[in-house]
Amino acid sequence: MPMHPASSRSESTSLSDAVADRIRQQLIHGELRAGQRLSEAALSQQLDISRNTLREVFRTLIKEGLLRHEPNRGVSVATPSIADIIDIYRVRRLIECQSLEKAWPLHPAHKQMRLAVEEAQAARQARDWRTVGSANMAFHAGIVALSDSERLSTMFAHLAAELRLAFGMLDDPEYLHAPFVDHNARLLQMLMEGQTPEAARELEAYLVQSERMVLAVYARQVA
Amino acid sequence: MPMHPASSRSESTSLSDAVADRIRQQLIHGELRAGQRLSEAALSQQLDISRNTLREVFRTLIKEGLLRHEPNRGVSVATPSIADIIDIYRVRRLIECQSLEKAWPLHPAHKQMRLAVEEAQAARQARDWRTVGSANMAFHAGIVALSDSERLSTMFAHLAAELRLAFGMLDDPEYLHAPFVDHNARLLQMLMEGQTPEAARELEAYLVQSERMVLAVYARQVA
DNA sequence: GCTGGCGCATTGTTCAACAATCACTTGCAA
DNA sequence: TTGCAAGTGATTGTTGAACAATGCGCCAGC
Repeated sequence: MPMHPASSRSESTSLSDAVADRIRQQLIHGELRAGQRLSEAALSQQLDISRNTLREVFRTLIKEGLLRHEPNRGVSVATPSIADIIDIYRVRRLIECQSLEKAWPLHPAHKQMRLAVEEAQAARQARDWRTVGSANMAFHAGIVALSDSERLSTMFAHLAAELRLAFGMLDDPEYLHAPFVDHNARLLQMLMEGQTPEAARELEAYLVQSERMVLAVYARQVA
Repeated sequence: MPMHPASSRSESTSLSDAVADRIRQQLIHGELRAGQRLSEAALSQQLDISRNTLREVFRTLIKEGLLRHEPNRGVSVATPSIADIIDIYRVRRLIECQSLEKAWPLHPAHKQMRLAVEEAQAARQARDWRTVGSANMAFHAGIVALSDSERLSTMFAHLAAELRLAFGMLDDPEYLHAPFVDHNARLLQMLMEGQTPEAARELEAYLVQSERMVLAVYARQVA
């Protein structure tokens, strides 16, 4: 009876994980608005899964910071606050700059970074800002991958998802994403040339600037 | 029937969270052996909760790295590998050293650190090595708290739990914990004097040494 | 207009059931 | 005895329904 039209593959993992992936994508793509209540009964019927399974999914996404849970009042899409943005950027600066500074220039993750740069450049020409944003996040995930730490990488993945949720609350994606494509290219070049301390300092300034832009737009729109 | 000596309250949160806390404590206290299979039916009956609720608890603890899930084969207590130990210490060095180096000497978290030092000293005199270990982790949680990042603090809490699970696989707790009590006191003093860069370097050496000791014992016992 | 209580919808938790998958045992053949 | 195969039992994965508990909104009455 279950007809999963959209998620045709993904039968390898458990159902809860597949649904969690799907909701994650919906959140990142802005198909669910921040703050929106998610009724267990309605969503389980819409997704064609049972309430129990959906609750497992909720628990997963709540732990990742994408959903919010209020006792006896259900779950809703998280609405990252300004404090959250500040915290996320604080962690990003700490993790990414250290990873980049201590990186080995020929680390295999440089391939992922190069790919992300090229994808971002192509998407910028097509003015597809959502893809630019994805590629940008992939680039920074590559920076974290330089540290060879599985735990840091999964933590960064969560941070990136939260941040993209916050971006989804804003319009003006060009202003937010476009300026950083060339920045990424330069960072990659500096890494390949072994100038990692300089790259780390550059990245720090980069992140400070990015945070400032996001906060500015945030304060203007959300407040 | 359930006797929660430590977690007598906990009726404010949901049942799943309370049970998750309880299993976490059991894991840290070594009441569940590493690698042990946890049957859904048996545990749910023993804890007097339903299988569905227990599955939510499992999902929480799996995300924290304390339990392990194999498809169609159920969950078992995680057995941290040497690669996990190395990864955990890599993250600890990155997070803790940066937090300490950039710390403001009069940050309120210094009270938590001082308390932890005193508790560790008292427990060392009583030769209560488990409490020494707990106090040690509380001290390092205080270091992370210096960074004022909620996300870093929760991540460190997970790391600490994983590490204590790994310690539970070892005997010789005195050898593992005793040497670091005075080290902590010195770090705290350096922080209060504002010598944070020196303290950070000292902490790095400290963590390298600690990792080496753990790995040595690990390789001898687990291998 | 305000307050108090009632009904209703939603969540929190449990129970029972069944399909899917894996482990183990039994039986058979070489 | 050893190796292989099929069957059997146990456990997990998922569902559906049920009921208590909690919070929300509405309406009556003052």
